[in-house]
Amino acid sequence: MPNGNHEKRRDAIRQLLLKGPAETQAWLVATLAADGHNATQSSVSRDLRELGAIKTARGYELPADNQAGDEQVAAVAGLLRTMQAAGPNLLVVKTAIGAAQRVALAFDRCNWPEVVGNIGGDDTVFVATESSIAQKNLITRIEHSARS
Amino acid sequence: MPNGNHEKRRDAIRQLLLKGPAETQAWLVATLAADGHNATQSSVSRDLRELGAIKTARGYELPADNQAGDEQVAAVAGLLRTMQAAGPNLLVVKTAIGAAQRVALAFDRCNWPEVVGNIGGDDTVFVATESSIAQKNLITRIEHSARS
DNA sequence: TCCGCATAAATATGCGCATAATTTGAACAT
DNA sequence: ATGTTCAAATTATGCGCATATTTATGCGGA
Repeated sequence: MPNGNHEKRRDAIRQLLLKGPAETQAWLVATLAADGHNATQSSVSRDLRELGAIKTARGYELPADNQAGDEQVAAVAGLLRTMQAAGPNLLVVKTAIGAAQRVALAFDRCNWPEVVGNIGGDDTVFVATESSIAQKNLITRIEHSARS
Repeated sequence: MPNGNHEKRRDAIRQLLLKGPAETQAWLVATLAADGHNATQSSVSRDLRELGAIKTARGYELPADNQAGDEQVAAVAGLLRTMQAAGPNLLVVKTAIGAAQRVALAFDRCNWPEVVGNIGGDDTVFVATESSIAQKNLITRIEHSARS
């Protein structure tokens, strides 16, 4: 394919984010270029999603890796089916039949700041978040944790 | 963006697959072109994934979908009590004592596009919808289905 | 016949481009 | 303060291209 710098570039981004938040994607593009990595804003956008980076007031940051949280979610990753926002502060997570309670418990244990609370039915979990932004960040977080 | 044919093209693919399996992606590309839809193999590949199409010995097929539909709701119509919107995207349905789970299951099976997900408690079902409009449509739909 | 192994066919994917969608910000009104 | 509206800035995404990856198809030797 066009370029196999994929992994290296992502590592570079990770390093940068560890030093401090990144204002904008454009800044990342420029800084990466200075380090010899070529990439467009498109790629950076996709990389950030892949890395599970979250946009905060300061800019893009890597979520403090809550080892415990990731493990909890990873443990039930196989039970997850789909996720969809319902309005600005409700996230609906569909799971394998009968697994919703277990998934809800896992989310609880993560102690994620975005989550106000959640309820599990049979194959559906309702997760209440405090705001629209929290909701979006939560989606990113779950996707990332489930893959790790 | 380059092209907004996205949805239409997918519909076209869906239609084709309903008529019969598609040998290869290349065949789909050609057939779509004949129907006036332009797309490369790349796009078709992604569309097929999006549609959930599966590759069988015959080629690509759509997984069989069970359209139970209104029957499900009609079956539990007698258990419904009241319905009320709670905010723009949550519908609260009260049911006969202990019937909520059954009602929630019926809603699930309907596969209504407005419904993001729902959870049944004891005599209450929370139904999450993606928007205020979806919610209103859903109310209409339930009322109609329950009467039929 | 049944394996490897080479090769071709088919499918999937990284990428940048163009552009859509969303968010931010400023100015003004309520 | 809070809401409203528009425009600019920022971010996200559909798409085709080029190419990587995976899967099917010989073909020769055991």
